[in-house]
Amino acid sequence: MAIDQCQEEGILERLRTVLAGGGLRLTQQRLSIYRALEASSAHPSCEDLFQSLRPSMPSLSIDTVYRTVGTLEQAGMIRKLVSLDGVQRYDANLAHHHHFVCERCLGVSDIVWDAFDTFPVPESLAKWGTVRSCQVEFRGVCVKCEAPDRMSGA
Amino acid sequence: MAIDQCQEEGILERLRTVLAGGGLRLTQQRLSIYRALEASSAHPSCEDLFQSLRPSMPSLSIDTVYRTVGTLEQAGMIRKLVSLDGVQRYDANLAHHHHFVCERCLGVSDIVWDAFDTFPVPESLAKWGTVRSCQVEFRGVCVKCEAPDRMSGA
DNA sequence: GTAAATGCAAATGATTTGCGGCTGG
DNA sequence: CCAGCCGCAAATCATTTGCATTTAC
Repeated sequence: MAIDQCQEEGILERLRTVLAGGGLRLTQQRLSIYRALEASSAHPSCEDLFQSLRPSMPSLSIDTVYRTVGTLEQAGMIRKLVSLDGVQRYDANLAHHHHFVCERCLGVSDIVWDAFDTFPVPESLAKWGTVRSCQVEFRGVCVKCEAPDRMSGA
Repeated sequence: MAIDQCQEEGILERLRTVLAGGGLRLTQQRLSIYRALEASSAHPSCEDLFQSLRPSMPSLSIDTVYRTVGTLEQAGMIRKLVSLDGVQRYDANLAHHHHFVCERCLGVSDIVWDAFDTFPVPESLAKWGTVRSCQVEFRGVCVKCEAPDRMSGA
């Protein structure tokens, strides 16, 4: 409990500081949305966030979720992922990592690959422009989708 | 001219074969849309394709473009790209390659990186599922956007 | 107190779909 | 001929925006 409390205060403090730096206010909605993103590793969409927060915040509206993820993204607190379908997903994990995308369920898992990160980028890239970042995207079928199709309850 | 003619017949033949294999017809619209995708390296969106084909096919409708790229994608003739904004882009270049995405203009360039393609993937991936493909996405600023902002005409 | 944020509802933009007429095989 | 395809228009889905009310600072 003490540890969670510590982390929680860290998040709150960090959010407040970053937001204040941009002249932005720390609201209940922003805190809740950011906490939900921090706690999830499922790269939720706005709709996902809305649905998961609704029980505890009945007055929350979906457009606030959209506005807030935009705000948090511009503030550099979260990152927008590239999308395979037409839905934007977000990630509060800012540490450098790669992605494994399941082509069947479209779920995204974070992958750490240190060996790659020290691999030199091709010099031919220079002619295209200045590289700021570099991320590997693996595609395939995740273990859940791979499992033989049983009755969901079995 | 003879060479273009050859390629052209190759495309036509290949399209016809692939479509026929799926019980699909080779129509003027499908041919034109596929040709436009083959000829472009700019990874056009449906709207881009529609605009570029309209002069030569005034009766073409945008929904046919949407249906056709879906058809071509399922037939395995073209590939859908991941998107940074909310717009889907397509690519007829099926050869394995990577991408350099300009964060300013959102343009996508194809990158060949043989050295990477033989690099072993991390073994920890196995626990997530079966990897089917693997692509590197570089992000940065392209040379065009990097150039000092001059008058566009200068 | 006051500017900024929220909730509501209507607008927008991309993409999809139902349907009657058209057309490739 | 006839199933599949096209163009049209209306529908849908994700996301954005204008505006009056509420709230953090």
